[in-house]
Amino acid sequence: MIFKQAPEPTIGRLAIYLRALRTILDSGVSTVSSADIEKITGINSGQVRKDLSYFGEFGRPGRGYSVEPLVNKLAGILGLHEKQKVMIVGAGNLGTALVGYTGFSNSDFELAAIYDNNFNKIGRSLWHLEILDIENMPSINREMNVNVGIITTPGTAAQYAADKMFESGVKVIMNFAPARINVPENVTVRNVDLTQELQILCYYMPKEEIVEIK
Amino acid sequence: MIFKQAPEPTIGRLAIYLRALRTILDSGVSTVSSADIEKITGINSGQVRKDLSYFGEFGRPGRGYSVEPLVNKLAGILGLHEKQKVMIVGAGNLGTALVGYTGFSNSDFELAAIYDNNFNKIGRSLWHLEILDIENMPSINREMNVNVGIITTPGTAAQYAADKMFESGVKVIMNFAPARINVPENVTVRNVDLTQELQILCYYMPKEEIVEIK
DNA sequence: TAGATTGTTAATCGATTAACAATC
DNA sequence: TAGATTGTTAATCGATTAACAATC
Repeated sequence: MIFKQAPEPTIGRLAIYLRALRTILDSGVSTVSSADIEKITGINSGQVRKDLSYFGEFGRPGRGYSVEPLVNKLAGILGLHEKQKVMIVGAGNLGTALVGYTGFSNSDFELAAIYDNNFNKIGRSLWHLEILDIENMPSINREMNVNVGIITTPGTAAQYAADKMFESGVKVIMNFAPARINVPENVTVRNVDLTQELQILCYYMPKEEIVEIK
Repeated sequence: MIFKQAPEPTIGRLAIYLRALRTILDSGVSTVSSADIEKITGINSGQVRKDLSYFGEFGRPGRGYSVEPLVNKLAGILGLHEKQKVMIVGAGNLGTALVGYTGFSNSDFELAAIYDNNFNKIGRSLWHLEILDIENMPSINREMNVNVGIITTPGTAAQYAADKMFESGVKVIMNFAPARINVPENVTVRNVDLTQELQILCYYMPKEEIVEIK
């Protein structure tokens, strides 16, 4: 059977459902309805059903969804059935932080390597990892087979970091550098631009300050 | 004159235009067309004009836009005319990194304070800042007047951190903790969920590996 | 004036929400 | 069977793109 391709916002919500359902699973509940999922995530129950329908029929009318099979289905759809190995390029402040960031060393991801181009950093150890030479990435990754990359270099170095990643077989990239990256057809990049996020927030800051008169 | 409220994606693009135009300004070019902006940002020239039109008429038909006035207009719209002070709550790995992150200490933002609730951390210094006690935030911020907050606590502490921020007069919040936050009417929150971003990326990773036969 | 480029309207596209027949 | 809840279709909503009259 062929399904219409799911829109990107749907994929984002799938990740949200997965987190919620894993919590539910841990709490021992075995069945949920789309209305229950709405209660936890705030996402409209119709939207929940619609999102799931892009990938199959996982529920039973009148009953709802069995939690454990649904968790497995969602993990499978997102490609998280096996723990994904991750590499970081750029051992600056942000890169260093992400190595220690527990949010990434959770069940789905495992930080496998960190690279830099600075000879003062290469060879040093960072937590449990040694900082590797970016020039050796292609040969090292022939063994390691990391598919997920994170770029935390300055903007000027981002394209070079990305090129090395393509050369090494990395398939998807999360880019923290404030620079657009040109990518081949078969590679996906997501830009996370923290400065831009802050700027957007500032727009929503109420501009008029009501001066209180005592 | 009243303008129709701009959609959220427009605000995000405004930030992109601003960055591009600042670069252009530095390079000494004084006029740009929407087609020029498309060339740099990849955003459709019609879209550029439409986005700007939510806020006024900044260009001249046949000529284009004067760069410097447009930069100032955009900065003004986003609320960036003055440098915005920022506080971080949560002096863990991510919080520590962001203190040193040069992306934030650029022209638009200034990191003014970092808070934690852990007595082993409070009083220690982090780069140029001293880690402050979250309990003292409301009184400290009466002097400091920070309006922009970043939450880098564990998920369980996020709501408490947010509550302290509301109490202290913070108006907009960027939340890195994997937890939804309940906010009063007049406060805006943006969630940045790095794990979710990675999960979305994994979905776009080609699943079938073509085995090469020698 | 002729050429260029704006601001805006109308057409298109896509995503969300509402509603309901099917079914457990 | 009656009540609950799915999967899906149709209606709505909103954002993007195309096109062009206005104008520098």
